[in-house]
Amino acid sequence: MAQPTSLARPPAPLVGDTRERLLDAAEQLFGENGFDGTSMRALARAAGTGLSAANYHFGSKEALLTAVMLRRINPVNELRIQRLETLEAQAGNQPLRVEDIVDAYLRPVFEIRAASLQRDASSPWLAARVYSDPSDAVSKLKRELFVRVHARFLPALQRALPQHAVRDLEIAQQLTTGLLVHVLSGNVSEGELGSAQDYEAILRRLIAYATAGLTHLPVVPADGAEEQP
Amino acid sequence: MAQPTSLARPPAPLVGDTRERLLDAAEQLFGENGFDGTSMRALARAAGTGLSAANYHFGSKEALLTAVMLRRINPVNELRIQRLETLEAQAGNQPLRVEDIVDAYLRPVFEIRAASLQRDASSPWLAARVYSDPSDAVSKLKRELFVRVHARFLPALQRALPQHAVRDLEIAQQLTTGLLVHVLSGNVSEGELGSAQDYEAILRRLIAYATAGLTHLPVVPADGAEEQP
DNA sequence: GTCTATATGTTGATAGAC
DNA sequence: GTCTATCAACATATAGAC
Repeated sequence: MAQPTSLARPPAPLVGDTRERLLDAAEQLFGENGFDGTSMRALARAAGTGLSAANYHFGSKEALLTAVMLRRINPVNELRIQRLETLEAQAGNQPLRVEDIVDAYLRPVFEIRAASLQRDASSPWLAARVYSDPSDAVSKLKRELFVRVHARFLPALQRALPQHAVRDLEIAQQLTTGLLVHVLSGNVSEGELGSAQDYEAILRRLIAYATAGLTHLPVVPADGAEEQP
Repeated sequence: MAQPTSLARPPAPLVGDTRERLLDAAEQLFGENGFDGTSMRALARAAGTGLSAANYHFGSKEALLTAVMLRRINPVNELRIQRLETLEAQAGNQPLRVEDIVDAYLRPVFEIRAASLQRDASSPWLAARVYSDPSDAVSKLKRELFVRVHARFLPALQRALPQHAVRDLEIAQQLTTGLLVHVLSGNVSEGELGSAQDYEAILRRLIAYATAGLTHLPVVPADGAEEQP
């Protein structure tokens, strides 16, 4: 009880280390090879530890995926919503500009990605890979993580584009996510782009493309009959 | 040698049947569960045959994937190019409308998809799943299949949008593919859409979004310095 | 051509020593 | 906490009978 704290807790210091190395390895390998394409053994080896350590810390492969996803996606989503709220505070009662909404949605991913990349910087962003991963373990997780943000951004889009049906805006929003996923999966710019700092180049094109797509939705009659002459 | 042909070839009639059932099963299961997520056993069972039959006809899992991809993608790509050539013939020397180029690129996928779906119609389109599948066997195949079409459509885009750099058009073209992949992977319209015939509803929104994205590229100075005031 | 049986390797997860 | 050793299940692919 009267032990000095410097001696009272020797186990703690080197505990969290391998746990985080496992998360790092999982982020990289799941991102590169997918969930089914990554074995727990390869993952433990990349983290410089044994197979059992991984199962000790996370209990299962699926739980490890959940952990690494949460670690990376939650900050992105919080930053997105924070940006949106800042915009709304500045705008008062006026609708936001579509481009600003798109920016608040897309930019945080690139910023956090750039901040958390000591590595190759060319490896795919895990969350994007997960978004199109068909594995059962993955599809459940996906919606829980992203539905909340979509629900938060949709009203902002509605106010900015009041002439369109909610359903159309929802689809356009999902298409925008498709653009993001495609870029972050590494399917765009096999050329000179892709280095760490100048994500601005691809991001500007991405924002421009998405903004145009959202502001030029096909105008359909407000009622159900879409094909009537 | 003098045998009547009706007796000379009895083995042929029932040959192709299981081979095609295997292709059908592969298309469905690879599409739903990905390449790594589908076992040859599950695939053979879905085709109503044994494991060995699959390996007899295709030699390996990877070769089976290649076969099923080629069967479905080649007709799409041929239709795409045929549509583009028709447009060019009609336009004479004039540049095409961007929307028509986009239509020629996107619509054939939905048409052939609708024509080849006796099944659920809600199962993901294999080629889209493959496009974001990280498996090694898949990434090689991907580029071989799609690079040719992209190379064919890019000049048409250049003539329609001469004020933009080729590199910018190329990126926008890849973004457009991202939209398509996302839709065909089943990530859009979890609502009422998705039935067999009315793909027109989602296709129209897709075309509008992509056309707007392509016609509103950010205008950058023709030289390298993009950020100069 | 298709089957059963099998060879050979890998998987996720666990038990028990330390 | 981390290790080695091991389990049962599953993977791809092949051999040989019919």
